[in-house]
Amino acid sequence: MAKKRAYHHGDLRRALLQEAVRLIQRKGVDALTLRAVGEPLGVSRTALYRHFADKSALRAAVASEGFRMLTLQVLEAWNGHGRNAEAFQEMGMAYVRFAMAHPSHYRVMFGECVEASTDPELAREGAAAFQALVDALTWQQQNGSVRPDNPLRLAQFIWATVHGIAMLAIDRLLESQQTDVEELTRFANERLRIAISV
Amino acid sequence: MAKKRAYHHGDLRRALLQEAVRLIQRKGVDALTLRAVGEPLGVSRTALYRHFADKSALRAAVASEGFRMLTLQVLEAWNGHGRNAEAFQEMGMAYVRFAMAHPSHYRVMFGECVEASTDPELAREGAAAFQALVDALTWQQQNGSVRPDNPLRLAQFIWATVHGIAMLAIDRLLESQQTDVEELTRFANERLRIAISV
DNA sequence: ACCTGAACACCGTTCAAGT
DNA sequence: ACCTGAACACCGTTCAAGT
Repeated sequence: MAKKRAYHHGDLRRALLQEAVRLIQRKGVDALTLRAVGEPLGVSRTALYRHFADKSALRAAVASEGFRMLTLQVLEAWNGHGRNAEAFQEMGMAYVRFAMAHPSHYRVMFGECVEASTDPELAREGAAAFQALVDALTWQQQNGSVRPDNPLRLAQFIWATVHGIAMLAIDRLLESQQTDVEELTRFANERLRIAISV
Repeated sequence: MAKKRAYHHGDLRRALLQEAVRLIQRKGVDALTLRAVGEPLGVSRTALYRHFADKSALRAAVASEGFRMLTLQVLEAWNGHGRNAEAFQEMGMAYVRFAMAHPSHYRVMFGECVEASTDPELAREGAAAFQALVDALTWQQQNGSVRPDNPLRLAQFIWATVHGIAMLAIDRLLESQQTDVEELTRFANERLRIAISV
């Protein structure tokens, strides 16, 4: 009875995805092995191949899910705070908060192993996240609250900054100075506002 | 005669380090295996254990070497251009150029696998690179050309930006918009100057 | 002091076979 | 349609043995 779901697991794909995230969270990207992800689910190490092309496709799926969540959260911050300068700051805060709250997702999203070029869905989700930033900038340019530089270039500049903070924080490279990441992000967003004002 | 150096290789430690970098450069961090690094040197896969504690110590050594080179190059840019606002920009350019020129080193330096906390030499080299940035900022604060914020905080902000550009460039995330990384870095540095001015 | 070769416990992937 | 189990070619690390 305990092994009733040995065959035809309800939603093995989702379960595998969930377990993969849990595994990376607890023991790092290197600990994500097919055996380790299958065992807690009571499934053989090759069961995964019915749902994903291979191990890297599993990682790409984690990354896709991550980008989808990230886009949702930054858009919510931007739209929920009135699409103004303050809302743009909250967008930056939301970005870094997402990375801190989901370091496993974030690491896979920007890791070496996952190539957006090989997975069209991942490329789409990644592009959507970036587009949210570009849109917020062009909106502010039409307002006259952001200088009329190339919006793509502005977006890359700001993306690099929040991405840099996120990566350094996840890699624990800000801890030696006992930095409050939230504070650093707020400081950076204030300085960025000066940098992109007309 | 061709196998003369089968025993007592002249400087196997250096050769292993070099081969490790070459391997990561050509085939990625995952391709760095003890077998793959030993074979081209005509040495068994376990020979490495005479010179490094284990595989992760080899990676840490690559990272240390990277930080040492990085510090040299940013200091040369800063000192060589007169320690002024322009020199500070060149420091930023030198940072990103280093990452582009040595992506293998850079990826290992900031990868998940290498923990500065476990290797004191790596921690020292990493701290020295960051200190070069802090010093350049306090120098400019004494000049009155940079606002008197907490220099550590300013340094983290700027580090995050150049680190973000470097990471995105290495991960090929700027290619879809056909970005000239050099141009983006110059743009970012100009905007950062506005952000940190008094 | 420095390196080898066998052994061990792992790994991703393929594939014929089972339900 | 979905999953298993054996097989294959890998992997890092340990350790007794060789020079």
